[in-house]
Amino acid sequence: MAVTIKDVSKDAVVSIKTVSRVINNEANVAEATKKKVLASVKKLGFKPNKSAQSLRSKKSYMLALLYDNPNKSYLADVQSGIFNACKNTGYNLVIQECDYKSNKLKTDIIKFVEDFKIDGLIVTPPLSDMEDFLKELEDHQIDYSIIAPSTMNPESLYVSSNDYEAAYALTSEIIKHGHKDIGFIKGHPKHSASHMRFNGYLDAIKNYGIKRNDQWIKQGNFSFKSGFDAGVEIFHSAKIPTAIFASNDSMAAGIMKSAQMKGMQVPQDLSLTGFDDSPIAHQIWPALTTVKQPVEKMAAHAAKILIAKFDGLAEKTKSKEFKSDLIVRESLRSL
Amino acid sequence: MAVTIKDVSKDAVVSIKTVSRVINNEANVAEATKKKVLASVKKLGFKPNKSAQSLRSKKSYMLALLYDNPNKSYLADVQSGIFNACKNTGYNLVIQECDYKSNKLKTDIIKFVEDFKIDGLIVTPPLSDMEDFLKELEDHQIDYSIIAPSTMNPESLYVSSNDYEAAYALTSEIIKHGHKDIGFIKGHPKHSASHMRFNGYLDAIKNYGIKRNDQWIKQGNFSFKSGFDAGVEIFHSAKIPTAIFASNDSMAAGIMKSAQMKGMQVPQDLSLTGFDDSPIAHQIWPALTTVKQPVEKMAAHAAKILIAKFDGLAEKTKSKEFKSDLIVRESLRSL
DNA sequence: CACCCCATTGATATCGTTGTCAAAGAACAT
DNA sequence: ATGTTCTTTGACAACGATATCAATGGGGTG
Repeated sequence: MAVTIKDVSKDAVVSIKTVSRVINNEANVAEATKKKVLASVKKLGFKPNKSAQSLRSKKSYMLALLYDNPNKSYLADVQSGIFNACKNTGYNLVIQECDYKSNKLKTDIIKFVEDFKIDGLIVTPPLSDMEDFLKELEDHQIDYSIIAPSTMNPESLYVSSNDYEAAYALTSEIIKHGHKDIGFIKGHPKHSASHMRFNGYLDAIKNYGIKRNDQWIKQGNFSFKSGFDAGVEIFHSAKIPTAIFASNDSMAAGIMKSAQMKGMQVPQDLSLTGFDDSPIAHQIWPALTTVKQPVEKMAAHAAKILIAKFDGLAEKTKSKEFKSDLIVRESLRSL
Repeated sequence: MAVTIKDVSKDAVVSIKTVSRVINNEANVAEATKKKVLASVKKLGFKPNKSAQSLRSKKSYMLALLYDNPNKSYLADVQSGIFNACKNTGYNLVIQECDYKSNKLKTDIIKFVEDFKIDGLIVTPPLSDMEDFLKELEDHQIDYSIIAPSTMNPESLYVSSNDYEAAYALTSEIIKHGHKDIGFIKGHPKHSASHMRFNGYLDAIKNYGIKRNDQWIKQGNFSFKSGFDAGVEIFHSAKIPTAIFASNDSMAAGIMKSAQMKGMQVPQDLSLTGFDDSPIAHQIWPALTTVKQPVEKMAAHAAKILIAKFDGLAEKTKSKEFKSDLIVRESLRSL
């Protein structure tokens, strides 16, 4: 049989309420009492029973990760980060796959949260970009923390990355390698990151006095296939760019495939860059020049600020922007 | 306030115990009573409170997925399958990353299960191959279900795949394309799948009268790098095989990289096959000929048989072997 | 010294289920 | 009619925590 609060109270010769006070770090417990109780807790190896706590306090001690993103490696990293943040906090994670296009999305999620009494949500793109969805959560007083929000509302909890700056830096890097004819494949239009990356690219070429060529700017959706298709289109143009900036690695891989099928060599005939540093970036040859976001750390922070809010430590842990790193690999060559 | 069993009992004019009996499908409830109660349940939208159930019944209604596998796409698929199986069963999933090499593995997991009162575990490779670990679980009366077990103990719950037959079939396919000089990259030695795949390969070439050439048989560990290294070694040999069977797609991608760096074209100079049909298999060019396992379905089944055991429906849902599909793509050419 | 205040502590109710056990009633045998 | 067994039902305790609120006692104030 497991050790209960009652056992501890007997051992420490105090009431169960006092034990409860100690383990919950409530105020107004004499220092001596606290020590005594903690000693008993340690001695007996007491662990509060989650179910009992949940029942009484109406909390589930569960966070849910909401996602609708085909990128498995991204999901795995996010998850991993959250798990690490949850460790030793008493909180657990459940994963909830959604369909951001569904018109039942809002009601489904609300129902899910209420059925399972989920304490808080961690919202990832593209759900994080749906203002009306977030509004609905607020209306239902559901706590949440956003990974990569489209607008950084100081009231809300979020972690963001400097996609704009990173895209600007990457584009500058391409230009510094001597390229002037630089194509761009846009990401999924519903992801705010797509626009940030695109804007970074646009501002960078503008700043270097390069004129935008819309023939080389294609709409993708972050999928390998959309990159492949965009590549096919671009390589049909009269003039072919010397470099292409794809808004993520999968699309870059797609372009590489279409280039190779056309008999073009990367990077000899075409330089190519991606974004995200997903596993594929270094599992193809040549390896992709790309941008690495600290996804795990970001996810961990997203979980931390949410938990901090529950524990009333909101002051200590706040929304934050994370910096990405440029990773230069073989797929980008100097002209 | 949420609807409780008490509200239902009042509405249906029965005792709370009777309501409990109905929602738990217990025997000895008059048909008329049952109907009446179910009507009230529906009318009020009653949902049993998980925490109260857990507290009283000492169950958590949580399954845990144990993994120590760097393959993110595999993990995502497994997860996804389990989630689908959990839907509407009242069970939830928590993920637990482990370190199969740690000597604290056993105690850590036991502690985890007992702390969180996890009802059952779903064990994936390479943990599924650790007999002593599984034995420990049994000693502690922890229920579990294995994905890809090394030995198919009819007493235990498991889902397996026909790796041996699939590897045999794939090798035969390579041979039928006219290849006689076929290299093989072994997978991680701790995964039983590695041996099954290797044996399938060995038996197939033997059956076709091809002699084994150990210069072309390299030990890998399922990682991209190990494939790359194996490729480098093989391409240093006096004679180079015309085809290489890598035990998974990542290693095949690694070999492809090393081949391309040597200036060899796939499949013109070298045919290449993988295993798993992970995303990378069709995100590189040429796309990989590979074997697709129904990972999601397998994982779902693993969860189902575990849940069936809890619900006393063990008879209906049993351990099962799943069939893999051969997927022939451009990386394999006819000589 | 009497008074009040505030920090500390504990007895007991409570959360929403399931488990125990006994009672009531139906069915059947004697 | 009586006893016996079996099915159906309900009253109440129990799970292990937190919440309420009152009791206790030490310290400060007048």
